[in-house]
Amino acid sequence: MSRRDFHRATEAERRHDLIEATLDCISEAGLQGATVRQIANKAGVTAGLIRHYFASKEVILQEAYKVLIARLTEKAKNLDGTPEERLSSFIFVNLTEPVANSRSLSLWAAFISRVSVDPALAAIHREGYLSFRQELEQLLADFFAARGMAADPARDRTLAIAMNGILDGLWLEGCLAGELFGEGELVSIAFSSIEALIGHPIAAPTQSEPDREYRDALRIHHR
Amino acid sequence: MSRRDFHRATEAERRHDLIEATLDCISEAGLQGATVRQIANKAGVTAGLIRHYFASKEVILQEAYKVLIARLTEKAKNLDGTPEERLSSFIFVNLTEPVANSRSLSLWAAFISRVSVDPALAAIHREGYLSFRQELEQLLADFFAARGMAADPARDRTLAIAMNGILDGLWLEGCLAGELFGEGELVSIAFSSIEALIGHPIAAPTQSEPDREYRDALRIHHR
DNA sequence: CGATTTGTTATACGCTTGAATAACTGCGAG
DNA sequence: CTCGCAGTTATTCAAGCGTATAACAAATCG
Repeated sequence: MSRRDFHRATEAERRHDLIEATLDCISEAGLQGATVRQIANKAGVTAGLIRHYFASKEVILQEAYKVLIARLTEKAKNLDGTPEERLSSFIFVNLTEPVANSRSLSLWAAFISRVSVDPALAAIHREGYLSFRQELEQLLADFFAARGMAADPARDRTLAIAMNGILDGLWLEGCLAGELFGEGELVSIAFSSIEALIGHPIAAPTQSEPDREYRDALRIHHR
Repeated sequence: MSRRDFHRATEAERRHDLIEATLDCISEAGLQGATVRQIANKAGVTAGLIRHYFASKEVILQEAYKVLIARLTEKAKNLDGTPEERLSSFIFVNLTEPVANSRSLSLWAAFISRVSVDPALAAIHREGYLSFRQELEQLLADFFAARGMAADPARDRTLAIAMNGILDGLWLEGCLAGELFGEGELVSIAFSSIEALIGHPIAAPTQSEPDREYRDALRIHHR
């Protein structure tokens, strides 16, 4: 009847581990599987500890949502290069690993399904969404400016909405049924759609050239 | 201490009412709020009755998911008119009431978040998805045929994926943050994006002409 | 109009949940 | 090296969960 061994961690470490364990639980078993006992178990501690770091289970879920949003959007910020390169990378990054995979989607959907129920989650969501779209608007504004076109915030806003929708939708398709698509197929579709939408070609990112096959297929009837 | 009054309903009625109650519970309080007691309460019966019609709570959730999918896709099937009109209506229908609203989204997200956990739900999802996309592929094939273009299944498949992505993404944006967009704005964006994608103009549905303002705005820089 | 079926209610059971609390102990301060 | 505190464990609690089952009564049928 000996007590279990344990080590005392710093607050930052513990909170991080617990949040990470929460995300793992949700992705593996859904929100219903993220019980305080499961989370604690996955983090290698006992259930009571969670309440030592988070006022309630709701709070740890909110913190986990913030972390998820940050993780899904951080890759798309701090892009460098010319405006065209940044726009191109933005598209690519949002449709490939590690942003686009089934784990991301199940986590995202789990939280989204609670956004309309829990006002605290709704606030977190809204902030993340607006920030993402503003980032995109700026990218578009820079892109057009680099092409010598006049500033036009209304145009940029509309295009950002449209492009955000396209990226979200293709991200979703890729996450949900990635095995149905060829390598780079979704990225190619995104480039073709967005090029058509904004009326300018965009060079694909240099780091990894997706099949041009599909883009060519799409272009057959453009001209 | 009198027993509660009740009336005996047909199996079809009861099952319908219980499934409807399930969807209500989920949309109002998330999957966690859809307990057998809450569902029964909303349906005006007692909890035990649920197990009389459904082998388990899992089963009633699966049936509810089937109903939701049918409801989200039925409007997009059985469209009539010319191929162009049907394609146009398809876009419109999927981005306006009753398909696009916040209730639809919270229901959809709740189930999606379990698709990766529950194989039975995954099967239901996959069937609905493939059926939806095939419908769209057929629409596109008819559209191109009506324009005298050669049949090209690969092209139709690729375009269907892209268009499905665009519609999903814009549907999502509209459901999540409908109040951020102007009346008909998302529909206009969808038309512009898809016209650009497939390389042909599509007349908007006759029943309700969305603001052409946004479409014109998008077109400024095309040409 | 009484018998019978079966849809429905009512109640109970075992289990899990989020939370509260008491007991323990690793570890840095002194 | 010891002390004391705060991080951690262990235990408990009430509430709610899905499920099982027996009693009841509304509708049907002869």
